[in-house]
Amino acid sequence: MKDVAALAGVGLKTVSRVVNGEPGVREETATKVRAAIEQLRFRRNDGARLLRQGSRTRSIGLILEDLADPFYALLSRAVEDVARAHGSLLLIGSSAEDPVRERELALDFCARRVDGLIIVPTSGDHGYLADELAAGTAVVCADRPAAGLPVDTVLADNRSGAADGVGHLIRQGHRRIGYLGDALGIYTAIERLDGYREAMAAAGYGIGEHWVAMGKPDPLGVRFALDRMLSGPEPVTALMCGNSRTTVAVLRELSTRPSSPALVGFDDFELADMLPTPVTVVAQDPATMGRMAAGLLFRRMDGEQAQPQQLQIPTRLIQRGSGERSL
Amino acid sequence: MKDVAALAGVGLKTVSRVVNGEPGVREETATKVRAAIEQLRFRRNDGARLLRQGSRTRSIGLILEDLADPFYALLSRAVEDVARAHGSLLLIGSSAEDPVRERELALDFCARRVDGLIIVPTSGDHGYLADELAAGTAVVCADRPAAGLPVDTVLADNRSGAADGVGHLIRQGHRRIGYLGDALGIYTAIERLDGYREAMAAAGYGIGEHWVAMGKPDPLGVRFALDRMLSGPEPVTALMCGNSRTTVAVLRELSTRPSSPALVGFDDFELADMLPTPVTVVAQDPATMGRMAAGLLFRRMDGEQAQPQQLQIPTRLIQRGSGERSL
DNA sequence: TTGAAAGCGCTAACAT
DNA sequence: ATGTTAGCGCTTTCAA
Repeated sequence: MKDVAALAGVGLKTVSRVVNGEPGVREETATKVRAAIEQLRFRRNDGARLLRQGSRTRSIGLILEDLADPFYALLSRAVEDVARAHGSLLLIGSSAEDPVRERELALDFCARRVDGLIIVPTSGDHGYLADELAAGTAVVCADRPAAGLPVDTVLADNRSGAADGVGHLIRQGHRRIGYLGDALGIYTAIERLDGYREAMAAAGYGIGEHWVAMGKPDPLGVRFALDRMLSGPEPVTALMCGNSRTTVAVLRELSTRPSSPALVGFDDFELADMLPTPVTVVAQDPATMGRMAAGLLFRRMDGEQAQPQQLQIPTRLIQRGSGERSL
Repeated sequence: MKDVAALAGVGLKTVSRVVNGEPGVREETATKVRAAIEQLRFRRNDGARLLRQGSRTRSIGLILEDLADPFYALLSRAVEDVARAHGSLLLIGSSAEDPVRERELALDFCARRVDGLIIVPTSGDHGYLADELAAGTAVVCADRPAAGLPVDTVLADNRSGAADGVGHLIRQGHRRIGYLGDALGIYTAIERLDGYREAMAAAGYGIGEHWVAMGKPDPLGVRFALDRMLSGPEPVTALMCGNSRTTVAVLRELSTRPSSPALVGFDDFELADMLPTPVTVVAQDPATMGRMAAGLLFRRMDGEQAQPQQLQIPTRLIQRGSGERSL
């Protein structure tokens, strides 16, 4: 900028005025300055600008489990759109469900002075964010709450969604219903499992010893779980799956077996309607989740001071066939 | 930092030393400083640090078509992993295939002084990047080249991949093969169409008047295209689809019809193997593409001066059934 | 309409 | 081992 000023034969501030479209520059002078800018290929350094202005950096950070997961990819895109509408850039990072990694990312983002942070919290402790919050960084949680951190949070209606799915199976006449969910320790896994239990209890049905299997959705684990659930004197006649990856793993395993229990999955996925037996699901809405989380974040950044709120997004049962196989 | 220095009763530079773990501070002094840091909840402002150091900002930008698209989501994750390994943060933005938006994003990123930029170029002009290149920002293109911009580029082997798929159909005995691809103007759409033409020509087969349909993969367009291809005196007996979204749209439309032509899709997609007729595809590898693009980018950022290179990632034909229906 | 000086928060280069 | 000064590239303040 100094060079531009020198070349144009004007003061530093005049260049600044031209660059920022501020008034108070004669058109003639402005033209000279623009020529110099062109010639020197000058680009304003926004880092320096932000530093001096001491204002917002017009950037937000998003930390989620895995950017490549379709659910989070959709959520990210919604966040991006809102950020864009507010003139903010988006920094993004995948925690891979690792609290250490999440923390590193969050602190890195804060060191860069993002104006706000949207986090899909891992199961670790989030005390470290309290300082950042106090320092004025807006924080919003999406998909899961951060234990003990008083921030706006957007969740799906996990518990009643799962209960809905299970209730649906019960209405088809099923009494012995198995549940396959994600690793315990993940908030949504626990909530949905609770929903399953509630629905079974509400119907007055007991839960067999081997009917619940929680864990990362790997093929082998799913196979063993199904072995146990589908054998013995009282095999399950229906399955509720706690997330779409598990649903797919279960479908793959079932496709190698003769038996075909009824099945409802939590979380919709692409082509669920095109499979040999179209899959009934309790659908979430990742785009809405992202949009709402970002909306809350920007409200906070705009100075909203109200008590942190917790928003729940309803789930929706989509009947496609796999859940309507009666006994 | 000034406050920390005052509270600890030391000089500014001493605080800086402690914060950055530089040697030359007595443990006793360091302890005092750390106490002050704790008390004041001091966090170094990386923006100021970067400005002063004049060095890299340890951040890169990624601009793609749509973050929510599974292909780009996988690519993004791979880029993120490489960036992480190099200690860089990732700024991300979706161009939505709009050259204006792409340009805005790119220039915003450059104004923030990202060290490098990975772009999935839209069809617009990319001259504006020449200045940034000259200014020292590393640029790499992924998935498509940027016309007239001399930068490293990573592409799938679109043409021979499509030719492979078509050749496969030909080997099954098909002579009348239709092609449905993305909107012309998109680089990959043209390349793959050319591959189809080459394969047909190589076999000595002509291409019927209505056998090629290019456009956004919307259900209506696909329906009309299939109407034309599958009717008349010489209906096609096989289809090649130019991208996974088109493939899915075609499958949906075909599921409402009695006829079932053989089908090969370009680009793999989840559950392709689980559909009633598992789908044969020419698979790309988005993760490898992202990894390679990021690898090239960091090599450039490390000072690599060689001529821009163009890398091609081979595609892979995966036979699953839909492409093996012989006549 | 214009520009000189001060300073954003930090670090490099020198002091001491 | 520690502190002082200057300055990264910009904007703010205030004076001309």
